[in-house]
This record gives sequence, C-alpha cells and structure tokens, in this order.
Amino acid sequence: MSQKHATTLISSLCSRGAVCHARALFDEMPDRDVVAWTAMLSGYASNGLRREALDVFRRMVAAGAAPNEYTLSSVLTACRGPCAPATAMPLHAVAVRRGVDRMPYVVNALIDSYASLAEGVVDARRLFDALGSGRTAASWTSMIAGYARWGKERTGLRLFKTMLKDGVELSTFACSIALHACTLVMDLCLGQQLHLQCIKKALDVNLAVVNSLIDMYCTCARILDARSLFDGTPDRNLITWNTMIAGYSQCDPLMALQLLLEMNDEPNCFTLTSITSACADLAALRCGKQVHGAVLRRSYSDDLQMGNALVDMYSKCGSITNAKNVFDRMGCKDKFSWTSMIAGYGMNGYGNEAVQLFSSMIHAGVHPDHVVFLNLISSCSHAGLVDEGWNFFRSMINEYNLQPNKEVYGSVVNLLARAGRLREALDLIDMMPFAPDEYVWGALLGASKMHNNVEMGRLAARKITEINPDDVKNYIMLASIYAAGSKWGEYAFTRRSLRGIGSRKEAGISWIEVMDKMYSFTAADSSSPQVCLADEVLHILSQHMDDVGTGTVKSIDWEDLAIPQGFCGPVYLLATPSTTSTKNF
DNA sequence: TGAAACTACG
Repeated sequence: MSQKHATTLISSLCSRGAVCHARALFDEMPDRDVVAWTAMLSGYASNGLRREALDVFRRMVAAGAAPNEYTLSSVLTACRGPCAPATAMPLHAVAVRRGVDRMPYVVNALIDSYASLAEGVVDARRLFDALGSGRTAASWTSMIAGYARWGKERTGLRLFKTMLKDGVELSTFACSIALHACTLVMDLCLGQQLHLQCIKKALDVNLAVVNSLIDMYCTCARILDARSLFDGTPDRNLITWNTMIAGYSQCDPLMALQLLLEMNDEPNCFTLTSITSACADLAALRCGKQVHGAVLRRSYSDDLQMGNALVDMYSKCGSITNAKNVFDRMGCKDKFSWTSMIAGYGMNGYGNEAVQLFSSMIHAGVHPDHVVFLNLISSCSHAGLVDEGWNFFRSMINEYNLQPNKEVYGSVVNLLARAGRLREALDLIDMMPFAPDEYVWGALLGASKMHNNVEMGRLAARKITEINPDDVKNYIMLASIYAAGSKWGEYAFTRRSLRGIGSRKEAGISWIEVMDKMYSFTAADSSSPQVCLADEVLHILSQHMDDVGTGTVKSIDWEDLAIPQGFCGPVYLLATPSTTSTKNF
C-alpha cells in the first residue's frame, strides 16, 4: 500500500470513529510524511482525543518532520479549551518560523486559541485587526465567539453587525454564534430579528442554528416558541433534545421528565444534569435517586455540574445525608458546589453545619459572594443563630468588601425579626440603601404575627399595601395579628376590606411522593378518604412520640399502635399501586 | 493524478 493510500484510509477510518484501527495502520507505516502525521493528528482531534492529538504532534516534531499550515491549524484546534493558553504561544512561534502564520486557517485557529483564555481576547483581537482585508468568515466568527465566551457579548454583537455591514454573507456559523450571544444577554428582540433573517436566507434548515434558536427562546421565557420550533424539527439530535429538556427543567419540570421518556437517543451527561434539576424542583426523591443511579452507571459522577445538580437535588428533597455524600465525593468543587451544600444545610434546618461548612469553604480558598452570604444568613435565621447571622452580615461588608444587595438585607431583617428583635429589624430597614420592597416588609409582618406585636404589624402591613394593595395574604396576616391582640374593631375592619378585594387566600399545598406517584393535599384536607386516614395515623404517631418523649413508652412498637389494618407505615398509606410510565436508563 | 486544515448549538 502506498503512503497516500494509507493516509486516505487513516482519515476515512477516523471520520467513522475507528481511531484505534487508524492508529494501528499508522504504526505499521514504514515512512510517514507530513500529510500522514497530520491525518492521524486531526483524526484524534475530531474524535475529541486532545491529549493523543498533542502527543502525535510532539512525536512528529521529535521525528524531524516539519509541520506545515495544515498541521498547525489541526494541532491548534486539538488543544482548544483549558490547555489552549499554554500551547497557543509556542505554536504561534512555530507558525512564524515556518512562515505560515498569516495563512487564513492558521490565523483563525490562533484567534480561537488565544480567545480561549479571558486575557487572550486582546491578543486575538490584535491578530484579527492585523488581518485587514485578509479576514475570512471564520476570522469574524472566531472573534465574535471569543468575546461572547468572556462576558463581552455586547462587543461581540457589535462586531457581528460590523461584519454584516462589511458585506460578509450571514452564515450558519455566524448565526448560531450571534444567537448564543443574544441568549447570554437575554436579548429577545435581536434574537427574533435574527430568527427572521434565518428564515429569509433559509439558514433555519441547519440544526445548530435551530438548536441555538430553541435555546434562545427557552432562556428568554418563550417556551412555547421554543416548543413549536422543536416540534417543527423532525431531524433532532441529542443537543436539540437536551436544549429543550433544559428549557423545561427551568419552567415545567414535569414536562422535562415527559420529554426524557419520549426521546430515543441515549441520554448523556447534559441530559441527566437537567433531569436532576427537574427532580429537585419537584422534590421527587425516588426519581432523583433513579437518575443518580443512571449517572453512576455511566461514570458521569466526576462531572462538576452533575455533582452540583445532585447536591441541590438531594438537599431540596430533604435527603441531606445523600447531599453530603455526593458533595464529599466530588473530585473538584466550585463556588456553586459549596453554595448548594450550604443552602442545603440551611433549608433543612442544620444551621451549625452550614456555618461550619462556610469555614471549610474559606479554608479551601474559595471566595464567597452574595449568594453564599444570603444562604448562610438564612441558614442562621432558620436555626435561630441570630448573633452568628448578624456577624456574617458584618463580615461580609468589612472583611470581604461585599456590598449587601436587597436580598441579603431582606434575609437579615428576617433573621432579626424572627428572633423577636423587631425594633432592630425596623432600624435596619430604615438604614437600607434601597427602597424596601414588599418582601422585606413581609418578613417584618410575619414576625410581628409570630411575636404578637400589633404596632409593628400595623406598620408593616400599611407599607406593604402601599406597594402592593392587591395581595390578600397580607390582610389576612394583619387580621390575625389584630385577633391575637384582641383588637376586634380593627380586625373586623381588615376583614371587611378583604371582601372588597374579593379573593381568597391561596391554600398552601403540600405534597408527598409515594411509589412513583405524587399526592398533593392542603391543611385540614378532607377531600379524599386517604388523606383523612393519613391524618388519623399521623395523630396516632404524634401521640406515640409524646409518650416516648415523656418516658411512658421506650421505643416504637408497631404492634402497639392502632394503625388501620393493611398499612405497614404512614409512608405507604397514600400509595395506590399504579402502572406509571418507566424508562430504563 | 490521488491524502491532511479554521469558526456554531446543550
């Protein structure tokens, strides 16, 4: 077999994913020229095997073969991402030495490579500017994508407009990059204009463009527009499904699960991250555990976003032990991992653990932000750690130079007010550098009710009704404060003004997941015999717990409890055997 | 004669 034939075969094998066979053939070749080396190198690169690609390049240089413009653009592509900054400069030097540094494919790959580091965007722009009229479509799109990658979406979009003014034809690449930038800044208006252009130029037959459009509509809260695009695209790929599922996981988690059942592709790490977050929002522990199993079987557990989603899911499902297990096993953690775990402790009432974890986070060298402090203070609030919470508020300002935002002030007001320090809470509201909103006053109102403080309750309620006169729950809250304080005249007046608004307080619905089915119920719900039975059993159990508490009974003996026949525990009380749709991961 | 290269979407 000639060298050329072997090279053709190598790239053909690689394009079908048979990299190992290609490599076996490559190793058999007695002589390899630049083209053969380059074919093997780009074969690895196009299959995502960056390290191997880079290794081939090193061996090639060591073997004395001179890299040309093909080789350099391939190897630059191979080391995109985190390792790019370290390799871009030396490879640039090689390109200059070989005299190929101004060839379009090489420059474009260099622009992309430099722009894969935030600090490199300036160098990328220098290369881009030096190109002058030598720019190709890829030069523009690489530069625009570089800006969008590092929070300079607006600069990217301006460059996009310049590109069009310069007469560069709108391509599918440029279109999906610009749409992605629109998504990042949630510019629905420009996104819609681009959509129109896509239709005009028939670019909407391209799947990457459609996927970007779906993502843009999902992020801009236009889930129905996203869905109609999704439905109008019969040739979907995994990214299409993942984008739609991720969109639903933000606004309609049940639909996200439904879509998972409908997809025929194998779910991957992205899919399962969105599904985990949908389970978190539904507080569906059984489903979440099933997804966790699927994650473990596929060895996705090392993925950072996946780990963060699992910690969040277990926390929101109330399974703090599992949350901590996942957290502890995570190979690398970011700010979000720590925040999720602290929030998890907080929402489950483990204030001290939240505080302790915060110290570990600082010890690990992670800088806290507003969200961390918000969760930390609210953890303290729920656990009654008032002084600790207050100290965190102060250290946020003094030690970490963070200016508390409205939400943080709200949580500190909540912290003080719940602890009965209503006066201090009010002083803090007066000191706030923001106009207090209904949530801040709402915290004070709730605490006034908790501590039977009529004066403070009246003030908070007045402030809230100035901001939002239509929210019924505040009138009800105020009325019950008056009732508790025996202010019957004002109680009657408040109830009357309620009638004028003419709506009822929305019932707080609780739910429980039993055997893959969700059951919802309200307080004192008598609509279903099962709920009534559950109520009866709960009553028996709490009576029993009281007995244990007072030492009357030592431990729970199910035989002693007058549990209705056929039920082995309260959890199964509501269970109805049912055939629900299942999916084997 | 024929082989190898840049930019996009979760």
